[in-house]
Amino acid sequence: MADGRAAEGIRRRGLRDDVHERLLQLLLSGDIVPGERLAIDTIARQLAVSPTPVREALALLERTGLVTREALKGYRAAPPLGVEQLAELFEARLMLEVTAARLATPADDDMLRRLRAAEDAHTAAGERIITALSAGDRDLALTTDYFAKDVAFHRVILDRSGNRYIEEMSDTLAAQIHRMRQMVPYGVTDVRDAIAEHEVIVAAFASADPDAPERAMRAHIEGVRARSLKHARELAARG
Amino acid sequence: MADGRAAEGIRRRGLRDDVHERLLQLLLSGDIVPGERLAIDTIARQLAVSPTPVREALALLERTGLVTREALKGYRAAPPLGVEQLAELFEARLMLEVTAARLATPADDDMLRRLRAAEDAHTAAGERIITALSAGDRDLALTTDYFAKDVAFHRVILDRSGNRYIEEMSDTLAAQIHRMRQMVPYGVTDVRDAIAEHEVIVAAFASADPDAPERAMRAHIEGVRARSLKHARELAARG
DNA sequence: CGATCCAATTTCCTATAGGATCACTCGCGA
DNA sequence: TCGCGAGTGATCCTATAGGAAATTGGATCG
Repeated sequence: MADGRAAEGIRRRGLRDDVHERLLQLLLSGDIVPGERLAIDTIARQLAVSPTPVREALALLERTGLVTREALKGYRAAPPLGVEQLAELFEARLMLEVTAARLATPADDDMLRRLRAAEDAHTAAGERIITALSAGDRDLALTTDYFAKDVAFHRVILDRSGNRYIEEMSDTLAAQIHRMRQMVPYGVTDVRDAIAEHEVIVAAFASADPDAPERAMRAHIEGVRARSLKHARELAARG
Repeated sequence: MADGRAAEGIRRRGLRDDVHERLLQLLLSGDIVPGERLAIDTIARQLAVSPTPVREALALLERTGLVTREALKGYRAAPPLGVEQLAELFEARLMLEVTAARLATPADDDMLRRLRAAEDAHTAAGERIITALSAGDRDLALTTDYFAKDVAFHRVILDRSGNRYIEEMSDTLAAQIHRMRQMVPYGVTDVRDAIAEHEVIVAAFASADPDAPERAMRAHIEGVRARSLKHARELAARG
């Protein structure tokens, strides 16, 4: 412990962890299409490892709901989310985020600083996307960055909830939310609304009203839900 | 559905599922002590299977938080819950159960019937335990049965929430709750209080007030929390 | 007497192999 | 033309084997 490495920092990894990380990345990036077959030894060959660590990684992913398994038939990437499932997803997220906001109240100076930094980054990414969208091009890199900043903003609050179970549930849901965002389109209005709602949340945490953050978060998630479901229903009606 | 087998029921199982089930049982029954080492090869020999399905089962359990893993060092049964962790656990449970109660409102006749049946079973098991405790003996079988009936009661409501994510989160938490109950003692008062609070919940679902079930559930979980934390703190202070 | 080093055993981790099962195709018969 | 069954290839599932790392025990040196 005398050297520069953190006391408990460097945690060792097995091949299992590498495979898990890689698969997660492929699933969230969309390189693996929903419903796609995930053959164990095919994956093992592609990643140049044996089937055993692949099996373990898939078992982990099965618990998150990102892949499904049928005994003796194999794994598949989870099928796309239906509108009904989408509604349940937002109901659960509403519950988690509102509770986290309440538990994170009152916010100390350090949290306010982090929250404002996350808000600034989110706003900046949002404005870049608005500019691009207004010019008519839909840049995937900008979208990815924007969503990452959005997740980071919410993560600040979740971290401060001080509840490991709520954090863990949120992480699991986050993967599903991410999947949803790849399917449901969004427009300039959505980004503007989100930026405005985030601002209200920050102001609420900065205020002395102990109920304000919870209210602001509820309004935000309900807003996102309403906009997303609207888009999803339009998509379902057209397609 | 006429016979025992459900229409699409008979789902096939691999060895992996059997090992998972068995380990879960050993963990929840307390036959495996918190912190105990879980050697893969040893378990494989004991269950007369190869290490591969054992590894997969342990990977699944790792996600639930019942076992921990350190790369190249192996698995361990999760260490006992601290008082702080207990508080977080109840906070999360409060959130989930209150939300589920709200989503399950209003209750239809079928749900009321199931709820009353579950309540009766819980009350009966509770009275058996009260009789035994009053006579001075602490029967493990009665305790197990009582907790099972309690879980079943709450499950009726969770099932009717109609939200798969909330149900799943509750299942995960349930394992932790079960672990807690093995550590934290309880008395006659706790059982009496729980029976009374369940009765209020059923009455609330039967009433026309749409806010009553949520309120009743909140009161119940907060009651359980207060009683459990009190016991846990006493235990920590003495031991 | 205590700390350190070294060796042996245990255990984890990964790779390879073989039996069982599933999906798909092709040919046969009605 | 359509339904059905056998065969073939691919895949899952489990078992076995060997290398790498960690833990344990004892011996040695300060």
